[in-house]
Amino acid sequence: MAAERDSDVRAPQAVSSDGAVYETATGRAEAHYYHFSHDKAGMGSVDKAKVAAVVHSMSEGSSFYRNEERRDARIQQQIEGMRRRWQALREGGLELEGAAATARRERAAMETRRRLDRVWVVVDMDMFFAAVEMRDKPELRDQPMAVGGTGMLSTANYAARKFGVRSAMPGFIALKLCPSLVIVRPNYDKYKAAAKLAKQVFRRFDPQCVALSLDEAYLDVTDAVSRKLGGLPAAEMAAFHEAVWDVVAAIRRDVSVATGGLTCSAGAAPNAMLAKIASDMNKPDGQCLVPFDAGSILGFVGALPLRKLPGIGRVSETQLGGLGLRVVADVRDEAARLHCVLSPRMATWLHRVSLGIAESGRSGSEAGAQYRRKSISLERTFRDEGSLAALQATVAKLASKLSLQMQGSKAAAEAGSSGADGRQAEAGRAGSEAGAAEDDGVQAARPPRGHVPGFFGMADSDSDSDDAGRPKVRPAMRGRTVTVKLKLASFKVLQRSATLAEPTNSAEVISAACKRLVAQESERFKAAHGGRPLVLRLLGVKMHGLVFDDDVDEEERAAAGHMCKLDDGSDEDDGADGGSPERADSAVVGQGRRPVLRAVLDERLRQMRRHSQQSQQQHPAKRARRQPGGSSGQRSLSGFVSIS
DNA sequence: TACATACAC
DNA sequence: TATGGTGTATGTA
Repeated sequence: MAAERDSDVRAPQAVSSDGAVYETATGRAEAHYYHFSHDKAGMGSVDKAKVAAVVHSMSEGSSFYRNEERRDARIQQQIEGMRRRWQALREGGLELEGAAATARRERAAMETRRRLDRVWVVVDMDMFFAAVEMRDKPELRDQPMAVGGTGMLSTANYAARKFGVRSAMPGFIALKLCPSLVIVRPNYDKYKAAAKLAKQVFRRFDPQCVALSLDEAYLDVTDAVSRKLGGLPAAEMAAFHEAVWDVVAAIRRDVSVATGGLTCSAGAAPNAMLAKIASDMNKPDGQCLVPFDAGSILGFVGALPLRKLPGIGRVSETQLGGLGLRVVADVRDEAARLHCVLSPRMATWLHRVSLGIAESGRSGSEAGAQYRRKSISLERTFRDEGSLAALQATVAKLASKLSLQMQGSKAAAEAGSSGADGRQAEAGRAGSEAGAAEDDGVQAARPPRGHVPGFFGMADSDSDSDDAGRPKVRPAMRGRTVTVKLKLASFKVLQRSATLAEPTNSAEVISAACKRLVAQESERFKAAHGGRPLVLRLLGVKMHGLVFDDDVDEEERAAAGHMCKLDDGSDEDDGADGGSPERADSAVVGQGRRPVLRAVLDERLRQMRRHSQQSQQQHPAKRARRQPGGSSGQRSLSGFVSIS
């Protein structure tokens, strides 16, 4: 967020009930060369125009830039269509009146589902990778510094952000903006170690906390707050808020102690989406509490620029901006009209989040443990390559590495482990095995080979043990559908896939299937372009339709998957959209497919819950301690928090 | 199922 | 010297 906010822990009252915590000013997305939006923490004093000019001058004329221009043009066209429909809607017209009725019903139904009885905290480490490096090398502390490479930066410290340098910016552009910038290659092992220390703290406040990435975690601290209140119902909201505030402050303090001085920011709210948004409001080293009453929540979310909603990215922000909508309150006011212009799902999703309602439902409890990935992939960027033989060699190598990963920890152990990639973002996946692929030469013009143990560095560089120190068992898996991703020299991306008769994790089988797809595409391209070769800058190999070897009852799982509701039972469809719960969650802006306007986080948690439910259905013995809707024997906070 | 696209980190 | 990698989801055909 824009302002470099005062980093001290503040009194809860700092969050006024009308949501004034939030700082509105944030231009909507402009042309693509403003890519690196400067509304991040620490960017308050940046001369945006100057930064944009530099970025533009570095990009103009490049293949990358031309691709962005094409993309922007397409989006602008979509927006034109939307605007026409938007403006054609007449007050008192039949369509709009009907939509208004829908919106009213929808809102009433949603309010019914607003929950204020759980306390969610989202903790986000401040400039995580950079902070770790600074901790370990104090001489970097006052120096503009970033972690990454000349190709791409993962994160930058605040000294660097003053120059307009930020994460996801190419290093060579960052150096232009800030010639004295020190770029440090990433040390993932160190980051993982630090993340582990932080997680140990989180566990004390929520044994079931979920880490979404190395630097971010979701905690349901309802029980901790209850304990803090000494088991007595808080007579007043103020006392309750204070308890929440103190718990969050304690988490942050303990994280700092445990990690040797790393700071984090946190948000607390009645649901995870709001907590996530709040975690960003007082960065760095700050916290923000969203009051636990509907009125305050409406004020808080209402003032947010749409981009602050998790799930609204650059494209969606631009599209909605094209309709004149800038802040969340705008979409709330235009709920009816939006129902006419957006897909039902998108409209409903936007409406819901504009009310600050999310499925915070369960404690994060059931989320993590049973998580199953849906796909596994590797991709590599390299210098433009037009030789089919060289491309096929890269495909073979990717397929072999992927095969090894799919064979689980045994294969990984045999293959040994190695260092981490240099290019991974400040992330890691939810519950994932944080796939840091080895940084090998991209061009890989080596002949294809079978999986020779020990030849290819294994991807899972670290994490041969979990954070409790136990050896981590990675189940072997097989996949049924193989997909190759091809990024042309022009940056255009193609995807080709084939479904096999049997799930596999064999390097040979995967490799052969991928090569066939690449060869086909190569032919097709030549035929369509007068013999010109297909020139690529990236190749990727992905498998999905995964089955896991440690899934004992595969058929049962499949059967359960069919019958399984997509949400927790308490959260049944409110009838507002007449669809299944998952349909209520996302949608389309514009005519082409667009959407995803989903609170990703909220979605992810739900997704994980769904998995856990599936397996609970087949493994009753594994039932989570905390039952859905339950508070594990603790008192619910609904005794002293009004539920609207 | 195949493909394109958006999004998060 | 030159714009990343992994995973999730959705819409359309």
